[in-house]
Amino acid sequence: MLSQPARTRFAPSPTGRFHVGGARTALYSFLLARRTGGQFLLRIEDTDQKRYVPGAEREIIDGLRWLHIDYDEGPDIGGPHGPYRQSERREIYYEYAWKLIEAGHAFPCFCSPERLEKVRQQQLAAKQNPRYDGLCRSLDLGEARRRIASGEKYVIRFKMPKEGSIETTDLLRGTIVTENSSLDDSVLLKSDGWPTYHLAAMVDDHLMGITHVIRGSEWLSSHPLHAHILRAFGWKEPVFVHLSVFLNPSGKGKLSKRTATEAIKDGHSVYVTDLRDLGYIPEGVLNWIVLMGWGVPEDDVMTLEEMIERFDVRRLTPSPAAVNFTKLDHFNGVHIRRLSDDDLAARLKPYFEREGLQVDDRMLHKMIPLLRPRLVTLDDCLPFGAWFFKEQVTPKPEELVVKDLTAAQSVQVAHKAYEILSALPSWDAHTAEAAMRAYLTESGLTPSQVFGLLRVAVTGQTVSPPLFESLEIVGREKTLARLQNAILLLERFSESGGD
RNA sequence: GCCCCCAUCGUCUAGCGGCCCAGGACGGGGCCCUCUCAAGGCCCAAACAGGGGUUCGAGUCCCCUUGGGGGCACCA
Repeated sequence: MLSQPARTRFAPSPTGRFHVGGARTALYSFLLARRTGGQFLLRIEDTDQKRYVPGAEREIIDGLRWLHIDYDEGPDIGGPHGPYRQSERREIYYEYAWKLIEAGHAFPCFCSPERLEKVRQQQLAAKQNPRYDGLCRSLDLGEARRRIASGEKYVIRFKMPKEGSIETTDLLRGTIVTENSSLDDSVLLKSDGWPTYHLAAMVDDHLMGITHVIRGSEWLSSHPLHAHILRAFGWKEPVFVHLSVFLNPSGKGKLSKRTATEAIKDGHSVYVTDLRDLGYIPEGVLNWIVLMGWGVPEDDVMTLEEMIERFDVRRLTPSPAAVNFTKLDHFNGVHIRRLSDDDLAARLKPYFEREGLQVDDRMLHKMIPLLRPRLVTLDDCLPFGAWFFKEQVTPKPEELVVKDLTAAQSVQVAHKAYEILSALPSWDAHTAEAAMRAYLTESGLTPSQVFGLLRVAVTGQTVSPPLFESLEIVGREKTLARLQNAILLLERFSESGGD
């Protein structure tokens, strides 16, 4: 029941940062292409020089690469239907705009922005819908050409039929009927010679053989215009799928700039490359994104491969979804736990090195099982594991004091622990724990009392991976040296009146 | 203001007329495990926006209301 191979595209405009909304659109397009054995391509829609942001295209490409949403054709890799940057296809749009004029579906318009604005104000005052008043609609084409030749500024507008209606179909919503009278003579080619989205996207989708257009719901209301353009050209219409917008975490209002800022303060982000830098892994981010707008009956933990196997574009939901960062954390943790030892070790190593630590690979590998269940993001490896690689740690003396004991008594406990550990016949977790537990029974102290002291002494912190496994890995030498140092600190603390 | 879209637990969703006194996941609560923090296991609370129809039967189909969202540019 697999449908024909689909050719899909992700067509962002480089006007800002690459966020999860765009990533989701790209993901679904990618999944549809892969699912059906088709192709997925990237096209940059940079026809608005005023809004162009340098570096934005780079960020999109980096983000897609990082997520493993690989495109078969694109601006940086080329392909048989290039160029894939609309700024490099300018003549094409000009040519097609004039074809429309010659076919009677479009017309040159010489109205100035000032006149247009005046008309708009009048219409508003008269409580009418603002729209083009049609002044240039019936201009003689020969006359128009002369004015253009003389250097007069003009735009090309679509000649929208005055009567009748048009049917458009959205895969998720069904057929929508729109009265032509509610549609405008929209600008196709701007006076600066660049096309608008309406023209450029339709032309490119056709020329590039796109079969399915997956895009944001902000395009739903211009779908009728697009259908008119496509039909005027006599082109086959692709299947259109309009995705809903993302809402703020509260579920109220669409995802805002403000939410984006707050998310960052919170250690989260809606920007893909930020997520990468924050220690999220692509598997987790992908799983999070794919489920906002698509539901699976059960087993919602999936790899990209599994998504491709299960994806069905018809099952996307047309209703808006609120972003939920807690869920992102969950999926990231789940996918980290699914990583192999080698894979996780390789991903963690840079985080330690970035802290200036000398990483012992054998030790790192042994640490992995201890670290893994505790990581939400990759950089969580630092608070749990950095102490393994440090030359020395600096416990807070007051944290070395055993609960319900004095500092002086704590010194005695530390001494005893040192005695036991240094006398161990073999250095492994089981032997060490057994010996220490024997001391527990003999002294009447609790595990948390004694183990707590040891933990702070050796790791320098009150929270760490399981104690004895950690001691085994960090080694006898470091353990005893740090314990010795802790005794010193404790003695000094005790003498200075600390309790 | 006009046009269009959407509507199941707090959130993401399953449900495509009887299998649903509505299933899963996150989050929340409880218990277990336990040397800290996690992870893990078990259990619990939590929804079909409201009102009309259609039908033997409606969360599922239709209409209205309400609520949310999108659009109405020489931006995409």
